[in-house]
Amino acid sequence: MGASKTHMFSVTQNELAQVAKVLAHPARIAILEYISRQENCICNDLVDVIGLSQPTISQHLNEIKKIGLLKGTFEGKNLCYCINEERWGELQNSFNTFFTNINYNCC
Amino acid sequence: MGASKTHMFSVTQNELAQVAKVLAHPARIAILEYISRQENCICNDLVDVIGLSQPTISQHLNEIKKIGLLKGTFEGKNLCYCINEERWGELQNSFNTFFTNINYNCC
DNA sequence: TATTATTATCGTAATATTGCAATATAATAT
DNA sequence: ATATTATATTGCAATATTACGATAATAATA
Repeated sequence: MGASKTHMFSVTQNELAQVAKVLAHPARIAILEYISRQENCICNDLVDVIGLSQPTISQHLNEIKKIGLLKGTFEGKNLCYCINEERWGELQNSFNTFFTNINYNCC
Repeated sequence: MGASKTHMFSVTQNELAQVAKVLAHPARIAILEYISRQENCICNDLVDVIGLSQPTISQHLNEIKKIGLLKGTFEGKNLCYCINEERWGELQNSFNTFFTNINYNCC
């Protein structure tokens, strides 16, 4: 087929995979790193810094926003994207749990 | 276009994204979880447990192997895939560093 | 209210991923 | 040697992702 058979897997497995998918693009890693370094985020800055077109950046931001990692507020005339600290902590936890729960009792 | 412009990003950013991409499928999450629970891994078991076809499982295993997360040895007549403990720790570290280095000094 | 600047959406093309049937290969057992 | 079992590879179809130009929507300001 081509579509992932998500229904065959648990909610937890699908959620972790979904978050991983958002992190599975260097542009989105770069965007998150850049936002975290700034006091404010202005999309137009991202276009210059990342080096992709404005629509592409906008789409990447949307992917990140979909999993709740960004919250946006208005400041002056520019939309300000910020890291959602609570959600960020949740995801860090999810990944850490996944990595920690793996055993090596094989072979 | 359609292809990711990986050359625009740092090695670290690309590497993290590449690992995330492997984790970005619930089947591969499930496979890793299953292998970690077993003393031995036999691919044919995975086909039953995961519920995807043998070629599909084989391909997923290959993706996981590509980033060094599995090591395979022969045991009896079956190839035994195991978690590469050292590599696993490295990746856990990479993700943890990424999550920890993010600041929330915005907005 | 018009202008300007910024962000979002639409449409489309190129590439990547996912999945499986068919087939090939490798290892073991008889 | 041959049959059996397990895994890998090939080929192909369906779907998803990535990217950008064109355009629309939104908001501040002149």
